[in-house]
Amino acid sequence: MKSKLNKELVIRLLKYRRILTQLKSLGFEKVFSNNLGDAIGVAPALVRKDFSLLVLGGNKRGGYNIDYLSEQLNRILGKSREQKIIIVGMGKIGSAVAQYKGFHQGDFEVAAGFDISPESLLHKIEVPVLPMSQLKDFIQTQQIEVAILAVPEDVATDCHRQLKDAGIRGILNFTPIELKTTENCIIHNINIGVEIENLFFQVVKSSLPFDVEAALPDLSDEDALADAET
Amino acid sequence: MKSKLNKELVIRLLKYRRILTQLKSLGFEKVFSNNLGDAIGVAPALVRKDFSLLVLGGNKRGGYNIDYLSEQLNRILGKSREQKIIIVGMGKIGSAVAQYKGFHQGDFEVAAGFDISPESLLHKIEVPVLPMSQLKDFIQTQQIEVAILAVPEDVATDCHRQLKDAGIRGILNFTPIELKTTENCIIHNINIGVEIENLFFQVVKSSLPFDVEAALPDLSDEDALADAET
DNA sequence: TAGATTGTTAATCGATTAACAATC
DNA sequence: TAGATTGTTAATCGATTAACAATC
Repeated sequence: MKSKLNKELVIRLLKYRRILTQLKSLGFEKVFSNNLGDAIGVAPALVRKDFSLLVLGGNKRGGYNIDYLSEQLNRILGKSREQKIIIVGMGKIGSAVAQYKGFHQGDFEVAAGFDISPESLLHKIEVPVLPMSQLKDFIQTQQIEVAILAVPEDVATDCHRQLKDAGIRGILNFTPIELKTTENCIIHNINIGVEIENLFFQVVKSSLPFDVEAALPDLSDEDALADAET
Repeated sequence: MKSKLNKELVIRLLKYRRILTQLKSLGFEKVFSNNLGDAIGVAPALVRKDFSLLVLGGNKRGGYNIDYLSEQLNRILGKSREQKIIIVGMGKIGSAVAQYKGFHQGDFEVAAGFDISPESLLHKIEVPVLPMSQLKDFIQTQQIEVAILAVPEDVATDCHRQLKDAGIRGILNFTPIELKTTENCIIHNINIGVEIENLFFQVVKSSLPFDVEAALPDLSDEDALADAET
């Protein structure tokens, strides 16, 4: 069964929703496909296609109604408030995420953080931090489904296993170990190190006076080669 | 000019390199396409295709030579060590990234952090933190090309402008504002809030006893409808 | 040799975009 | 009406995969 709601589409929908919320708070009532396209960095045709696919109609002259779009997106995406998450590994990244203010209108609540030695944490943290020994029990009694994994690399796979054993259904993985989605547990990997390396590469490539790819075989020469051979 | 090194390919190459480094440190000499595919979560055919595209050959029986692959990937990707970055906004996220240990073998050095009020930062930070007033001067004298943006949402666009004015060529943007790549400045956006919302959606979708998409028009019914109309 | 793995082709699959008729 | 924007089609573009001949 192929899903109509593929990952990229869902991300666009989530971004539309955020923009719409902001526009609404500014007092706007209508929005055009090119506005939304600009805001999230896609072509206006794709915005219209997305809404058309979900049967969210606009006006041929007046654009889309913001309230209507918001409601419908909430219906499709679910109002994700009251969702609880836990954070495993309350080091720098973990405690930063614990206090991240960018969550959409406080839709999420960090139920607890877990750490191997909660009492030794230096910085003050606004959520309860529990020892790893209480992880499984907490997940099951509080019915936690989603976790953020931010432990050191060397214990990543072990913590991954513990989370799966406890019945966690989704993990946002900040460790450099690439975890894999299984039938019972969805993994999204965010590898900050790779992201920075990638950005560096793109910058160097774009600012060099010569072509980085010159050292690679140039497929565009193939016609010339073929010509030369005749 | 279409580039052969598209973004997804570069990310795969960076991941191959990381895995190879680890394998080498474990004493391995050879690696097969299915090993690498497993490690980074892609099909073995894609691994072979990638190397074939870059003219990195293996042995029909013995797989790929790890040392050779490493060298060649370093040639193509560049040894990115000795690259300096700055971090703008030394709040939770910024200071977490400043001390992130996951960087590939210490390839990157955080030259400085910048904050609107460096003296008021609570947590101890291992890199010098300077006031925003010194941002432009520092970037230009130290020839910084890449910055990480981790300021509050409401000053994101202003900081973006300051970084561009100072000549920054690439920004890893952790704010929820979607910045756009321009000719002179490459932007990579990481929106942690959207990532969490997305993960939640995928989890809810997968664990519901009914089909989330049932409320959406079902294209697979079209044949049935067409049949019914005849 | 037999077996295993690469290298490559062709097919598939899907996402995006350009373009324009429809229509408000 | 004139003008602007949606809704949709068809084309394009590109990435991935299956499959298998080549060959070590």
